[in-house]
Amino acid sequence: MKRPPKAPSVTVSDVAREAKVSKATAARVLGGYGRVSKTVRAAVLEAAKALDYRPNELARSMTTGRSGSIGVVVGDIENPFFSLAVRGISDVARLSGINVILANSGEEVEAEKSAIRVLLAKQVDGLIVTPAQSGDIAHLKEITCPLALLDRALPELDVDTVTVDDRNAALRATRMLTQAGHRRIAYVTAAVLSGDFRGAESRINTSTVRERILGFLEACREAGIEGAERNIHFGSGRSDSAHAVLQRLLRNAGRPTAILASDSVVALDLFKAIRECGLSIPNDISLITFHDADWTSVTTPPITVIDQPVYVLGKSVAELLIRRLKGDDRPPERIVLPTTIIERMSVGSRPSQSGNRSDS
Amino acid sequence: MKRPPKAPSVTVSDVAREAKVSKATAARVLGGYGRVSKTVRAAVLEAAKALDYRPNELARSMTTGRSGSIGVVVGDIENPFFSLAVRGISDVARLSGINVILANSGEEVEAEKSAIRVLLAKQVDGLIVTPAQSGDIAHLKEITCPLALLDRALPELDVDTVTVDDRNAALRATRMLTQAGHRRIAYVTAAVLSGDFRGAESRINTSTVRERILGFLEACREAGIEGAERNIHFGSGRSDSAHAVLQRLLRNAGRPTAILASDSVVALDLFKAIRECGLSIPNDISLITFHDADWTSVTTPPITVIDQPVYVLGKSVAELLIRRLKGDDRPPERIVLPTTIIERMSVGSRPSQSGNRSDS
DNA sequence: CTTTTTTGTGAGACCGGTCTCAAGTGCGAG
DNA sequence: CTCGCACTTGAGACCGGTCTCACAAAAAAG
Repeated sequence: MKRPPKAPSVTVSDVAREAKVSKATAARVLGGYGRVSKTVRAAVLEAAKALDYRPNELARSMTTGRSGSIGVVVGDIENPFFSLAVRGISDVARLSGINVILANSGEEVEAEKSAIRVLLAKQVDGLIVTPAQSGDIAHLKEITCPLALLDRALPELDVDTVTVDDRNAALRATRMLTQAGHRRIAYVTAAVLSGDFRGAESRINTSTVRERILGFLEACREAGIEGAERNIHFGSGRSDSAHAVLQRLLRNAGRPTAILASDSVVALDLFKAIRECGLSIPNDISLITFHDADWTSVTTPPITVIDQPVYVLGKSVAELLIRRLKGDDRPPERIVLPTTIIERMSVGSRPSQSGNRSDS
Repeated sequence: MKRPPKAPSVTVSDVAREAKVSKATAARVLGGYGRVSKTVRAAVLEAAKALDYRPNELARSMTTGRSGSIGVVVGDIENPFFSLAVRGISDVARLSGINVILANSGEEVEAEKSAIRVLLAKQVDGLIVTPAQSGDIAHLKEITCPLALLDRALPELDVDTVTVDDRNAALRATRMLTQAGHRRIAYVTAAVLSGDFRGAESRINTSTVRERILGFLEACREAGIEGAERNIHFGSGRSDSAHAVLQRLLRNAGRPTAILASDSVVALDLFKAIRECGLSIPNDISLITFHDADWTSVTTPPITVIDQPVYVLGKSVAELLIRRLKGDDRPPERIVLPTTIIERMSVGSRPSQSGNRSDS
């Protein structure tokens, strides 16, 4: 606590004095409410200009109760998925004169909790969250201001939510692989799971991950592939160890002949690992990833992707939230945006040389 | 103005009443200032817990004058360059318990002005800006709170600034091209210029762009290339028309045999255009770009890049700004971070088939 | 055992706006 | 000519904290 530099700002009272009217009157014209005569209005405006008056939004928020900003908690803005979504949010917010306070959770619940606490203390009017874990959401249930969920749904939480049809997308993508003859198909995600996956969907942290896995497994079942659960790989976030794990996966004799990646960051890592292992796409291995990241179209071969309307995702949650802030109180909406698969060149038929079938 | 839903929040007075002490005392323990006896402190804390008291940061900011948040105005968070820098900023900010209010200028001064006005009204403690234009900075000069510049310096503005050694980087990269024998080298940037470039450095909007062009021209001069100014192409932002312009450039008989791109977004567009024109890198054309974006290492061939320490760039400005917020008042610092060139496979020698020299 | 210092607590002003309420003004209707 | 009503304006409370100041009680000093 140093001495507050305290830039002596011009207040309503100052303007009032200058314009020789009461504080209340000056406040009325400056705040744009109530009724004021033309002459007085002009006088106040002139005084304000002369004094270079700037309203203090904080003080305004104090009494009105609305701060004019919303909090946005995402996993990681560095991830192009989130940065694009945030772009969508902030574009919409700006149109409504609302500010965006950004917070990174780093996909950790504790950071998420703390961020939400701070944001709430700052009296944000609303909150957009990408919940890091669906298991630990007590802090979300406690929130009293409008809340909207981005990309990840929470069945227990009946609030405005915008997601994409993850399950169906995974289903179609996986089908594309099975129809090309693949039987050893892996699903690789950065998400972490406490313990191994043994069909315990309930233990999967986020709805997005769960839905995708469900779609993946369904396609495998359709194709008569058994034990597909064993081919789900968690924790492939960006780290050297994760990269090493991927390499081991690829060097294994019974390595998958096709892979579905959960996001573009994981996919890029995979792409590099595949090359490092001397394998070729799509001859040795086929690859499909979620998110039409910019790089996927310029690789050799270009990668087949599940294109999610990311910008619209952000735009939509923001619209939903802001509508709510304006007083709309129809029941919470759950919007599921469609995805499309952009077929490029990364899917080939099952390589014959590694046709040692491990199932069926 | 609907009726304010007015969630009746628990205030210091409520806690005081519950704990049977004065408002002042309750405020002391809740606010963590002044001296209070152990017993009373315990009582207040208990009352606070019982009532589930949450401090109102806004009210606190009112009196203290500091809001605990900083404003960040960037060109476009969607651009991986900015999103990474913002990540750096927000990581540092969080460590100091400071929030980040994000605003997109879309590289337009008017939007930048308006964003700054709003941020200031919200009483941000400090501001980090990536000025869209160095010509129009009156609004920046007026700012009274601590201000720091990110990625773009403003000679007229003596404030904390963190940039990279753009000029030297461009010089070295261009040299790499001239030494490979290239003479028709183009510099392509998304920045816009009012009118054509005729050596009028002063009319270039941002320091970053100017420095790079200066470095580019210097290398050309060293190599005895004349009229290099004519090979500077502005306005190649992401738009269909910009893409068409690039294609025209590449289809031209006297097309450049090497190109230096100012950022990864432009470079990606260029890469696609080059492919669409049936040209090959590096046989027909060499390419170097600023920013080691993720895609540059996975293309065929991988692209030689000027690697900027983007995360550190953000981290550093944030540190500078926060240090200032804490009362440090040594003279403004201008940090210039070094860049390194990552040589990959996109630079080849001048193609012989198109060796119709247009100069020297 | 007094005097001085330290410590704990309460009362109330204050930050910069909003907003309620009452009083003052002017004008048309009766 | 008077009454009523719509329109302006001013006074002051209020939002939820912080902080200054005065005062009482306890501790240290003389």
